[in-house]
Amino acid sequence: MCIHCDYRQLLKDGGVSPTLNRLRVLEIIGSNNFPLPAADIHETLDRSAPINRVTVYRILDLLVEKQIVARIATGGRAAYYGMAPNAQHQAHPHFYCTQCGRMDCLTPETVDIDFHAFENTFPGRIDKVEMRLDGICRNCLKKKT
Amino acid sequence: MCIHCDYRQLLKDGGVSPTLNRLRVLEIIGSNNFPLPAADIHETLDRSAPINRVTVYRILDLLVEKQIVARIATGGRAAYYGMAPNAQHQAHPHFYCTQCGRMDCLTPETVDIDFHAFENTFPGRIDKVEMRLDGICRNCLKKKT
DNA sequence: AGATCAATGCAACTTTATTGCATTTTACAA
DNA sequence: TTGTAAAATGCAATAAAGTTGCATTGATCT
Ligand SMILES: [Mn+2]
Ligand SMILES: [Mn+2]
Ligand SMILES: [Zn+2]
Ligand SMILES: [Zn+2]
Repeated sequence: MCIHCDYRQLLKDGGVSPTLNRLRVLEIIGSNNFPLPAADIHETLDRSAPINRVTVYRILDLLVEKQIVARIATGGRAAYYGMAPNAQHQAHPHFYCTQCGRMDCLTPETVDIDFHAFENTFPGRIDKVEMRLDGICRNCLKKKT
Repeated sequence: MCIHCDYRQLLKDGGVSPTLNRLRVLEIIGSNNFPLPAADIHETLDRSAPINRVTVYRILDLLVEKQIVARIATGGRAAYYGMAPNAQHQAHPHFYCTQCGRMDCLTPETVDIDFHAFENTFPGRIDKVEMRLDGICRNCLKKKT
C-alpha cells in the first residue's frame, strides 16, 4: 500500500516486538492495495515460508489491538484486514463485491461524512467509524453477461 | 419498531406467502426498536412457541433476499437483523457496542453522507450502503468504572 | 549456562450459519 | 372431499471462521 511505511518502526511505535512473523504479516497487509481476509494472508505467507494459521490470527489480533492494522467487517462471514488509518493513510470507505468477495478501497472524498455535532452529544464512546458499500464489482458484472 | 407496518402486507408485497412463522419472525424484528442477532430472534420465538433454529435462519435469508429485512454486519461474528429501509423507514447508521453486543439505531440525520457524484462514476453496481459506529455504549461505560 | 518470558505450533473446541434429507403442512385441482 | 404436488419445517450432519489450552521452541537477561 505504501512505500513510506517502515513496518519495523510501526511495530516499535505500537510497543510490539518486531518478530519475523509479525513483520511478514504486516508487510503483506501493507503492500496490498486492498484489504485481505485472514485466510488469504495465511495462504500467501505459508507458501513462502510455513506459518501456522493460529499464529496469523494471533498476530492480526495483536496488530488490530495496537491500531496498526484495521479489521474491516463485510457483508460476508470473514473479516478483512488493511492498514489502520494513520498520518499517511486517511480513513476511507470500502466497496465489497458480494459475488467475488473482493474488497476495494475508495478514496476518502468519495463520501462526505459529517457527524461532528453528533459525536459531541452521543452518550457513549465512539472508537471507530466504518462505512461499506456492497454490490457487484465491474469484473463480476462483465462476467455475468 | 412501527405501528404503521402491516407485516402480512409486507410479506405479500414481497411475493412471500405469509406463514405463521414468517409473520412471527417479522413481528419480532419489526416491533423491536433496534436490530437483533438471529440467536435472539430464535430464543424469543422459541419461548412462546417452539420453532427450529434453521427455520429462523431460512426465514431471515428469505426476508433479506426480498428486501423486507436488512442484514446488518457488525464488528462481531453474528449478523443483526432489522427492518429494511422502506417508505416509512429511512436508511440510517447504527452504533454497535463492542462490549455488550447491543446495536442501536441512529437517526438518519446523524451523519451527512453525500456520495452522489461517486455513484455516477463508479464502474460497479451498488446495492447497499452500510455505516456503523463501533464503541462502548453509555451503560457499559458506567459499569466499567 | 540457567532461568525466565515471549512467540509459535498443534489439536481440540466454539460460534454462527448452511446443507441434505425426512416429515409435515398447505394449496388446490379433480 | 380426497388425492397429489409443492412449499414449509424439523432434525442431524457439516462447514467456515475464529479461539483456547497446552506443549514446544526461541529470545533475553543475568
Ligand atoms: Mn482500505
Ligand atoms: Mn436500524
Ligand atoms: Zn466481484
Ligand atoms: Zn454496551
